[in-house]
Amino acid sequence: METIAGLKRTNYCGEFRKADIGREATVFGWVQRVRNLGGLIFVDLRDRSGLVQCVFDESKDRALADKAFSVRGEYVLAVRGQVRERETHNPKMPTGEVEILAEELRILSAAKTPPFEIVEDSNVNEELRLRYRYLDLRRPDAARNILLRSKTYKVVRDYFAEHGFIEVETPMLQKSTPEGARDYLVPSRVQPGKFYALPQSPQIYKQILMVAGFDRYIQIARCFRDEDLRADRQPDFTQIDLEMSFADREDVMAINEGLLRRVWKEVLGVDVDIPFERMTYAEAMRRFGSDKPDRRFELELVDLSEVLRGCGFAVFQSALEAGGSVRAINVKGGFSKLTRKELDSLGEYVKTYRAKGLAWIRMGEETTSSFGKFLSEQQMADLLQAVGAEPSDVVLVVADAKDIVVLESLGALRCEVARRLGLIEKGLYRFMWVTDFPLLEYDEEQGRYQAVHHPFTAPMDEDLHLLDIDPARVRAKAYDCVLNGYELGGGSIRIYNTELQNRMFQLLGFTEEQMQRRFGFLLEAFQYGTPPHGGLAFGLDRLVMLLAGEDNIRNVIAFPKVQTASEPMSGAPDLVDVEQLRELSLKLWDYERDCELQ
RNA sequence: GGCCCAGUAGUUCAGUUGGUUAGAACGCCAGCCUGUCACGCUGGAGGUCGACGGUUCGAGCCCGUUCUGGGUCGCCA
Repeated sequence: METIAGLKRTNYCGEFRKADIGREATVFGWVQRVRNLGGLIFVDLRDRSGLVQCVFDESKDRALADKAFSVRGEYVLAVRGQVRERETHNPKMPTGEVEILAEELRILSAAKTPPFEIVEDSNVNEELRLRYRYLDLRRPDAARNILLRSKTYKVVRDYFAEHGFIEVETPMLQKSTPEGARDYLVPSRVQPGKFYALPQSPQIYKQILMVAGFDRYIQIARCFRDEDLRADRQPDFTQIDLEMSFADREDVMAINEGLLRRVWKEVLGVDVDIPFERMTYAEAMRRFGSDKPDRRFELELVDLSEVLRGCGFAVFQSALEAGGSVRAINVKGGFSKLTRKELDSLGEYVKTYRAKGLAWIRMGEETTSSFGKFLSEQQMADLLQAVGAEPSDVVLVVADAKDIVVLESLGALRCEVARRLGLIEKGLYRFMWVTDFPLLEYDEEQGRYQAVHHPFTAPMDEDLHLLDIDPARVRAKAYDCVLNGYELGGGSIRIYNTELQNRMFQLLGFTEEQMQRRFGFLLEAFQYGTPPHGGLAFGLDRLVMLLAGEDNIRNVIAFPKVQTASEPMSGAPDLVDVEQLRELSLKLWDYERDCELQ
């Protein structure tokens, strides 16, 4: 193999244009393709910028052409030569008007034939691509997402720096606080039997930075949650985390609207209108059956409970008598697409959201319905009026003894119908804030209240009196930023008063001792002068996913994990030597057996 | 933990009701070719049909288990 000694890159491959004709050029790159015409050899050389064609002419230099002929796909080459105009231009390539007539060729590295072709828009199995992620990332569309992500980091840092935010790194090795998601634990060697946890978020540290007086903090923070994966969820992910002192909800929302506007402008060239739409949690649930409504299409939920009270259909009747609800969406013009077969399939779909089934009305020449015969003419007429049904519409109805089941299943159905019917316009970005979340929710299993957001979220002032009477009705100074049905980020104004914080912990069922052991350092810090503060964290991966137009977070992460939380290229997680365990004072239940199985 | 989907040359796929030697395209290898750019032409190599077990005279195809991957419910303060 040869070296680059004496060679200096003059250009990236994709940069050459007509103006470069006549120049001496040196390029480094990977072999995209070799076309040997017999005596004339074309080599397309690729680097992160694109492709350039290099020509080797046997009649000019036989030895050089022979060397070029020995080159294979993905070899790494250095080529020095003269830029000249092509005899025939290739309008499909940015560099298609020029080529490099090679005078020198160095083979810097040979390459095995890759397990899949390195081409744009490849539809190769993702498992294989992730195993050879370094090859996958040579593909322009894969690389583009990583570059987009890099650009996003820069815009975010620039924006916050301009607005007086201070970037601070908080520890990766933290104390475990088993509220919320499962922690990834890290054993301490120096203190046998003790463990750190990787951060689920820098929450407590950033609040303490407010006590420390930094006033405006930002961090692009790696976070870890040991929970099951999804298309938009990785166990190891990145947040844009920020906190502001002397700020209320409006201040936090405004600064972040500005951020997103800037990001969308600089990264995509898209203008985003601010302020974003605001909606309370209660309204979002009622109208869209979701706390993260996709506002790119309508299909709002309609409450039919009053219209159908006392109707003859046992399914609706029993749901209403049990304190539940009957709600519907009217799919305008859905008649031709929502066939009986399709409705059966949607019925199965809502069952995954715990709904018992799906009732429907198809407004054809003759109206047919899965439940019409149980209703009086008047009731049916009232129902159709309530949902605003017209000919060619299809009305989808869910009833359940639990209102939340009706809301969530219809909310999911609403999105599914929009996808199936193609109601979602591409390139549309509908941002919104969902506010006034409940502070607490009752956990049946544990028999106690849990924080919806986290235990440091402040209750709304006007609901403070309900804390003792009816905790479930207390609303929080919390807000989520939602884009196209995805939760882009969330935050809250925090409790900054020790008494109120103590009261929250009590409501959450912590004993004084537990409180002190887990959060004592925060409560102590609060006693030394705490500014009112609040903040927010965006899921950066999800944000970049939406910027990139991807529907999968893995496509914007350089080395993502798969559903079993393993990383296919390196094979992590993996067994470790028993020596390593001994050093950490750890003993596994079945270590010897596990080794044998391996 | 539950449910759904997928797994056949290196890759993407086809493979009829269970029936002879499992095919195609691209890629790969060799030869020819001086203006190609998805070069072209000729020839060639390449398969544990994810794995294990079962049914059967006979399994890529049917059944069971399992592995891997994807989607999702639960979970994600």
